[in-house]
Amino acid sequence: MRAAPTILHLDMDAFFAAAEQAAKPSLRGKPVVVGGLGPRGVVATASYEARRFGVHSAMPMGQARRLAPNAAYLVPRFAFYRSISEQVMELLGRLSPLVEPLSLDEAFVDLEAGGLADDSAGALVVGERLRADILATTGLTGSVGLAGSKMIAKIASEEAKPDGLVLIEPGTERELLGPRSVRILPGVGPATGEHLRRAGMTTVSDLAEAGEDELVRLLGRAHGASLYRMAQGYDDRAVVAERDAKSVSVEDTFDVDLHDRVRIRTEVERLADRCVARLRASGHSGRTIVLKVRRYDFSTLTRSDTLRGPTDDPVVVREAAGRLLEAVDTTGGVRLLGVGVSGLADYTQEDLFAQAEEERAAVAIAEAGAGAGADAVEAVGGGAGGGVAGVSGEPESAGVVAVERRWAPGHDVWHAVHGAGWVQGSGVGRVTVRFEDPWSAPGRVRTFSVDDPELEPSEPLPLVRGECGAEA
DNA sequence: TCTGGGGTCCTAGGACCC
DNA sequence: TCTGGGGTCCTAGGACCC
Repeated sequence: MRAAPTILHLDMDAFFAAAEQAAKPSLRGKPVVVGGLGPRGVVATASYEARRFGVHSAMPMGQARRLAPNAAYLVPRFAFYRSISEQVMELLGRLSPLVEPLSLDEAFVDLEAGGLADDSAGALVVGERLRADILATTGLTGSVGLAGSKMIAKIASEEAKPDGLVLIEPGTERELLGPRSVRILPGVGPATGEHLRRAGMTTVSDLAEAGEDELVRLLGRAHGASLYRMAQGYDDRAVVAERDAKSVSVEDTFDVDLHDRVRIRTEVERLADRCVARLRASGHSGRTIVLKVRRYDFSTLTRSDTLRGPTDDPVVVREAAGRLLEAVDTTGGVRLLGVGVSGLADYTQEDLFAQAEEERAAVAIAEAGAGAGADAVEAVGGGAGGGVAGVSGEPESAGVVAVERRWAPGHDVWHAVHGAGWVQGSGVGRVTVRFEDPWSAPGRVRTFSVDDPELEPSEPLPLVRGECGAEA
């Protein structure tokens, strides 16, 4: 809690969708939905145009398509978003040594620690300049909240959306929060919200009036106590720059439920390998192996095994996960499998050169595994609506998948004659490409054979002309 | 076309130890 | 011959967040 609004929260506006619109002029001003395109996909981000149709994050993709049939549907391109995120985080780093990223598109900044602002007027100047700098270097808009605590700064940036800034003067928190729904408080989701509603509490002031004892009785020690403080606008959590990872995990949802025990076992082993690759790339080993199984009916269970010491050996993790699987009943089918490692220890090795080599290899394996698709090929949306369809997701071995992966919808390509473009859709031996780049006018669509020698995948182009490489 | 993937934190019960 | 009281580790599940 501070007397001056020197905690800044930045939230990029509809980040994934906005990045795609910036890269693809033909999508600007149009509904764009980024997410899994398979039969079990969900929406990661919807552009503001798509939100007007009722599409929002975490919505099943089928429902989104019903609401916004003419939207462009794209798979996420994380490496591209990460490269933009790095540019943004770099700008934040100029404001303060204390920057706490929450995700690719969100972060807290402690302006006081940066010495750039110690009152409202100063914070306002820094916040507006930051927004201008972000727009100039990335071509994207972000919203800024300024307040005396993390909680209020985050609420402020939410109020500011899209493309705005809101500063909440310290001392006005309680009147701001009081009439609002309990759901604006961090940590109050659907379950807690319903719990509180049944107890007769719907607004933040209801919580403050209920008192700490009542909230603790209702929600448990930690949750109740922290909610009581938040309800009074009291939040003294510090901005923390570096957080140590506590676990690493990978999971796959399958397009159709798996029944065959042998297949299930091989999938678990592949997940174990991918998990270890990520573990090593992050410079860790770990002691506890976790297997996650989601059954046909969406019931989810985890089984774990803690080893005598930390490991980063793929054979050890594979075997541990396999043993855990043996104790799980999979009759009826399995829709998701996951493998995780927790109890992390710093991974040390005498030969640092060899370690660096291994990490490079691990990253290469992980990235190779992350691209191909087990999802069914979809018909190309194309046409007047400009719908984009395709594959997403999970590694699979079939040869057809390599072709699909090469021409995943939304990915950039280069044609020897027509130049830069992106894949609008593919299927039945054809790939449809729209030829445009981030700073061109909307471009034309052409169709090629998937094995056209003049066409090749390429890296994302920078969104702002003159910026060097927007690729990770 | 019902429900992703990667995380964090908390709770509760049992084992084990002093 | 009657149930102490912690502390820590481990497992499993649930809520929440982006």
